[in-house]
Amino acid sequence: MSASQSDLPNTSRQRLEARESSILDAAELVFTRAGFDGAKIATIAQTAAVAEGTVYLYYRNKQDLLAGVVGRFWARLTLGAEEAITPEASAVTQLEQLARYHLHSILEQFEVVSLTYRARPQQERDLDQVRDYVRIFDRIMLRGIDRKELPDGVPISQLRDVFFGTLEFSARTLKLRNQSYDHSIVTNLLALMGQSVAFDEPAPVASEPSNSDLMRTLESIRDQLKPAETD
Amino acid sequence: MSASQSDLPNTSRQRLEARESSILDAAELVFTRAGFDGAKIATIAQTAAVAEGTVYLYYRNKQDLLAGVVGRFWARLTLGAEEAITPEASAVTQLEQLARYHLHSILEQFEVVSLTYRARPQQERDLDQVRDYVRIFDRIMLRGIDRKELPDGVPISQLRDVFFGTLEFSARTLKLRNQSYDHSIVTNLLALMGQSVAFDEPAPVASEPSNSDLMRTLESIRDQLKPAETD
DNA sequence: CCGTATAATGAGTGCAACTCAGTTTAAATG
DNA sequence: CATTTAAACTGAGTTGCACTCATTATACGG
Repeated sequence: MSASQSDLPNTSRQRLEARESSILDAAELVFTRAGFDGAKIATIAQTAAVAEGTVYLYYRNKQDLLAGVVGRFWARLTLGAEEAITPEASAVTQLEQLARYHLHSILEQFEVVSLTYRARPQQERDLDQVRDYVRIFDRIMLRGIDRKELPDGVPISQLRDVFFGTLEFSARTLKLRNQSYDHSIVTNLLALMGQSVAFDEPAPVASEPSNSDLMRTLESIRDQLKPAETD
Repeated sequence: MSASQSDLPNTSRQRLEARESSILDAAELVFTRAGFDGAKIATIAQTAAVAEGTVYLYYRNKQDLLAGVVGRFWARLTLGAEEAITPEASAVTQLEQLARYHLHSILEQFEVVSLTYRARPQQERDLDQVRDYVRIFDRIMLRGIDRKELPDGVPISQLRDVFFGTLEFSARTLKLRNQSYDHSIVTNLLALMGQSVAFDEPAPVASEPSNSDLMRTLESIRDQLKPAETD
């Protein structure tokens, strides 16, 4: 076994990886330009300076190639997000950093994000990368709860849907109107979540006695007051 | 000019419309079964009992046919939503009714909703139907503000993204986990929005005993405690 | 420098969306 | 009713593109 496998750019392993990523680059370019259906494998191969058949040595089919592009995108996003978050900051601050980064990124690379929807039904390998990305949110929340900055007992997965769902729909709205990044979206989202999550009061609506509870209690009082009416 | 154009089912106009909707029915069936890419025009034509070429007399291409299916779906959803909402109820109640209806519907017809994403880039005619649907939310909000039930000055479009974004992502999460409708999602969403939107009123839940009911019970207790003491 | 394995090629194949020349059906006219 | 005219329908044929595979080129060990 040789000592240095990653020094020279002429190892066979490295040549393969270079070819693979050049194909991915070409695919990303053509897919984002023309959309999935509009993109031709021939064009991608030409852009990557390989023969059409070569593409199929690296990816089983067009869908698989798309999965590769999308997976790499979300992996990149995960790295960027971890860099955008201050490790020692409070949970709320970290959430805001993630929200800003997320909204910025998906606006900037809207076409690639849209491609994600085309990848899902077929292969599920690229979903792993999305899961990794989403896990960043969970980590922030769990750390916040652990450090008593956030109240315990709030279902994280539901808040996750609020967080990412709102940001993605907001991004779509902005794109539809040809507007750019709007910080008030992040501010308002955090205010909304903050009310039920980050505030000192650990009383989310879910744990509050409902009117039904009140009614039950009242009825029990009334029944106790009038016990001997019917024997 | 004939007097009755919409009585007999044998007018040429009506035959055309019947054929068109039978093609749409077939397309919806095949698309939801096999997905957009998996669906063959030949299968759709066969299902609708017409020749393949006939499909192209009604729709320019496969994308256009998909737009027809998706557009009709959202139009149906709009009608259903308007039926699900009590016209005289408070704004918060109406929002909850819409949320329940929306979550229920997109869970039940998840495949058709997914098709929506395949339709967007091409034709934008079917987007109109989506816009009509979304407008229901706006109407509720505007009426609420008008009747002073909701505070003025909150950007409606941002709340709309919170509302629909959260519900759609929640639906996806549920589907991913093979879970069914979860009412706590609606409750928590409204609690979240309620904090920043309707803090005057504690959100009344539709099927729960109203404050009037509580009041009646309280009065019955009071009457029992002080039966003979009339001033 | 040869033999073998691995990588790359691109002309060829198959399948499905889309077309159109020909046919059927319905409406209009006298 | 018969006849003309227009509209609706058909399905065999065309086209475009994803995917295959027999052939060729390249790398590498002995």
